Amino acid sequence: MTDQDRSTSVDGAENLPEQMRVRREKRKRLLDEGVDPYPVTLPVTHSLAEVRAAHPDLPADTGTGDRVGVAGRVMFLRNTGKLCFATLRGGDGSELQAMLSRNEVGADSLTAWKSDVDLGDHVFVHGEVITSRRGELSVLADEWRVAAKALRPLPVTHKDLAEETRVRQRYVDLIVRDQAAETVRTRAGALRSLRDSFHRRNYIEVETPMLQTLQGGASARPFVTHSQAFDMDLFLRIAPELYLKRCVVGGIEKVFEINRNFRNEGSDSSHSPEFAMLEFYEAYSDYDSMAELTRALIQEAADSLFGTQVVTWADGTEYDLSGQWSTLTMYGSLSEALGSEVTPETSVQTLRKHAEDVGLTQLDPGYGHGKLVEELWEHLVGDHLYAPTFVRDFPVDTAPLTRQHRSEPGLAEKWDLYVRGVELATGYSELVDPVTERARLEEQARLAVAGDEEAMPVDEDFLRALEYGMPPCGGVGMGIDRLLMALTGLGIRETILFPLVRPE
RNA sequence: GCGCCAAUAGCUCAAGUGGCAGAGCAACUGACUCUUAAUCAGUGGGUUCGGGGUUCGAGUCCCUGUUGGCGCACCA
Repeated sequence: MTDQDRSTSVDGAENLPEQMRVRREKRKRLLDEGVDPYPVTLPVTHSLAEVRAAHPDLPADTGTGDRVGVAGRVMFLRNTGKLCFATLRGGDGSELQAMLSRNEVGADSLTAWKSDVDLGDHVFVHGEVITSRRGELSVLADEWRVAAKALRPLPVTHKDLAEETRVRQRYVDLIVRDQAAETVRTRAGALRSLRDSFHRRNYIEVETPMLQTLQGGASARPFVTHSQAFDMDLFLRIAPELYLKRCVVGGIEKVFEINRNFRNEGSDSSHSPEFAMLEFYEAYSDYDSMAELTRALIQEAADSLFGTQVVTWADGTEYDLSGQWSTLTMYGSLSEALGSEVTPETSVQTLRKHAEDVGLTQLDPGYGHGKLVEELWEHLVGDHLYAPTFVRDFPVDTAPLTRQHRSEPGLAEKWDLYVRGVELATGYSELVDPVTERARLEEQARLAVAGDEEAMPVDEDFLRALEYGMPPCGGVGMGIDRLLMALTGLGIRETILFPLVRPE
């Protein structure tokens, strides 16, 4: 839209929709009358919520003698001849009624109210706190002023916006749809709960680079950008892992970060190109104790937000996050689903046969043992998991930064946490042997040279860090957006305030 | 990336087989001193997403572009 230029000129507003033209004319009229439609400050003495809290059980048709100055957005107007009502809403979502009586404000002021104030405007009202005859807590105005004139009409408040408008104009969605505002608060509450949980356990929060010189820490295609000053390409990070491990080497042995990752991939109901990630590492922990901690973090978040670990989703479904969660092994559950034993020794040929038998016919011919096992598992088991489930012990060749299983050859000490069939978190006993790690990264680098855009190169500085000695360590990555999905039942684009959309 | 579906008033949505583009809310004018999505009477408001085509006639059919949703593929 380029209509900001027209706002100063009524002439230029001719081709605007009627309702926008009318509001611009009202703004201009106020200015011509010497009234600032956007005053810099107003004598607000109480929030709407504070007024409500101060008078919880006032009987109908009662005065209090309390005089307050309040402000809010006009959500509904009910103007009669000599007595007007407006529902004001404050930034915390609380509402309070304003009453304007001709006896209190005078005929001119009441006429001005009726002609100048539109739905969506912010207004300031000063007066006595009373209840109406119907019992509605109200401020009976002795003075009122426009606090901020809205130039666009509010959408209908009792219907949701179309989905595209909700995402493109979230600011309007937040005004109109309670669920949108509620989701923002739920997300903030979940983040606060996570930080509280970590601080109780003496974790240190850090921030590590978003601009990285090497792609690493996960298998994903990165976004590439360019530094003019350094004259070099940089990657937006796909994961903070390699820096958080450097922290552990340096002695920050209980460390977490909550920040954005960027992956150059498509989006759907559970994927977004930029997404919030929690990663945490703890020295002398392993994937078992990290699974316990992960469960505690999620359950504490549910308790903190809703006072229960049986959460109710937006569609009314109850989802039980309480108690212990079930555990499967990848090979065990896959063998059971196939009705045929699969182990780390099972040949690629046999796995391909299994894949064809279950209808997975267009798998990349370059897939090795581990990737085939994962594909089969996701198809036969993962997609059908509903209750929270830890899936343990992955093929070692799919987890280049993970320690070999302490007793089972060919396996890595890695788990994935599935909630409602979506991968919510992944945990590891971290690989800390620099020599083994170098061999793993060199293999990754070979894949990268061969054209695998998701494989990482050898990060010499990271290997140097490991060579100084990294203590035994457990690590976890958890998608914050997906945690919100698990807690609310919403799609990922509802949990992200401003998801990426193409420009209009 | 491939397939299917959609885009109409400020907002949410209607308009069998091609035949005067409508409703609710919102807006405008008037009435109303206790309303709660106030009520009553009246009025205005449209590049039917953009471009091209078929037709006497296109919101509707065809081609094309843009944007979005869903499914599949990839990823967490």
